[in-house]
Amino acid sequence: MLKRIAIVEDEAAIRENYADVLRVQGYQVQTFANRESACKAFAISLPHLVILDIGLEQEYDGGFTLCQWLRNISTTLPIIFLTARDNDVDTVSGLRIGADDYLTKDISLPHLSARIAALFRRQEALKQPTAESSLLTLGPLTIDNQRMSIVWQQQSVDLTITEFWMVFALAKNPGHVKNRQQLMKDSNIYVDDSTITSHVKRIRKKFNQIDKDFNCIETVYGMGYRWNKDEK
Amino acid sequence: MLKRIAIVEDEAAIRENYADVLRVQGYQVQTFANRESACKAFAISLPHLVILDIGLEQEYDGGFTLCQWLRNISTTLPIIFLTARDNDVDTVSGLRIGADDYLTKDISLPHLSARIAALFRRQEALKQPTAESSLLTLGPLTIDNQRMSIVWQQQSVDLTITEFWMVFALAKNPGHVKNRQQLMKDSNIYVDDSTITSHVKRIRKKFNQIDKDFNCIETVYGMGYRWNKDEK
DNA sequence: AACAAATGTGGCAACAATGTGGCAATTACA
DNA sequence: TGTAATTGCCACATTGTTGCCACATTTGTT
Repeated sequence: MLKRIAIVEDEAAIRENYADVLRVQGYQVQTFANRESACKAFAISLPHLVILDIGLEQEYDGGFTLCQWLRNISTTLPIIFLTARDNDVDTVSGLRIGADDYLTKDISLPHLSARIAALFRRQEALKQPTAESSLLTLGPLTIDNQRMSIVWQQQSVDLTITEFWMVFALAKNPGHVKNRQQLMKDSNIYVDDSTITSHVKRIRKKFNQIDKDFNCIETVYGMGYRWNKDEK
Repeated sequence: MLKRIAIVEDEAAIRENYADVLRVQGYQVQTFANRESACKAFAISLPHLVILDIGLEQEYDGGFTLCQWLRNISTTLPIIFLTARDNDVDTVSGLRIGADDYLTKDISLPHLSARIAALFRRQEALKQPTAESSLLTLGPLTIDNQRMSIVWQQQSVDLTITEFWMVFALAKNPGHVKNRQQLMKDSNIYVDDSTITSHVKRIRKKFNQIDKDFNCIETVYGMGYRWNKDEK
């Protein structure tokens, strides 16, 4: 899938230079000289990544404003600031308002494209459903699919296979209620309802041996069970 | 929730300096001087973010090796390289093998923590979309089918299954009157008319405990009940 | 205003779902 | 082959939910 990158930068020379390089890398690039034209285009369709200059024509902080505006629309859109100013105040405030990266214009082009690739990589990696990635972290809970190991507060919990799958099924969608049928399916067992109760009992017991305040597996009367990440 | 950050850096002074600063920021920090000790700890439980130096004791490229090893385990774990070397080759190869950021040691500490916060922000933002799926929002009311939870004005309402289905049946078609028979059907119960009255009573009571002015469930004399979204 | 019908209220007993301990059957493993 | 671990299930205890009733109150009608 072709990635679209938008560059918002008022100096035409720089803008086109970057655009050309990125096009060669195989990206589809849109360029804008000011906030207004960028906004207009973004309102219709968002790109996959935005590169912003801070100062845009008349607007001294146009890039910041645009960044905030974009963050409002999408919390996930990767935003990179690319600017001549090299001072910490700008960097920190740029990152504060939701930028993902902050680079100065003296960086090399390979460096820039490496950063872009890293951002996309991260984006893709996190897009994978939790089931695929081998590691799932949920507060004090860490589940390693490949090794079938579960860790609670740095301590390994010694679960059996069935118990492991049940915890995994619950933790995969924290907060979502799973009824007994769904839990059976996710754990690859097909048993009596009461058996699910038994498994939950044993799982809780094992977690409680590590942390006596453990109560993340919440019973939802008449509905099933749910992993409650807010409780301790 | 407390975020855990691991720092792998062989120079004790630098290591502890960063660790202290991050601890003040409210992070839980683990420090390691070499690859071996870090690996050992990571095998048990991964932190939420790793800060790596490239050169580690004897190993000139220990950080790179460690980064690759970590990427194998988790594709999503945020990794930041923090190093004295300031050359593009290193930066680019660092990012290539899966680092998320590459910073030189001369950056200011506020800058570092801004970067860390930005990475965590991104992490959280991308985690969201999975959660938002089957939501029904009606002014101050939010119904989440998967979580089987009902929220009124930011506060969760603790309903039983039958009550949940009844609220759902009413809120599904706001303003539309449902008679007792329809409510029974929608809630998968078949009972006396008076029982529906009882359920409505209990539902109103629970909402009233949160908001004493609640009156969205309107009685339509002789007809049934209706969810009135205009009333408060 | 008087009346009947419909709805609201508090409470309680029946019931259903879940928790608990334990045991037998099965499986894994040395 | 014997032993330990795992698993499914049962009987019983405990808890939360539900349906309904008697009675109060409201509503609409004559």
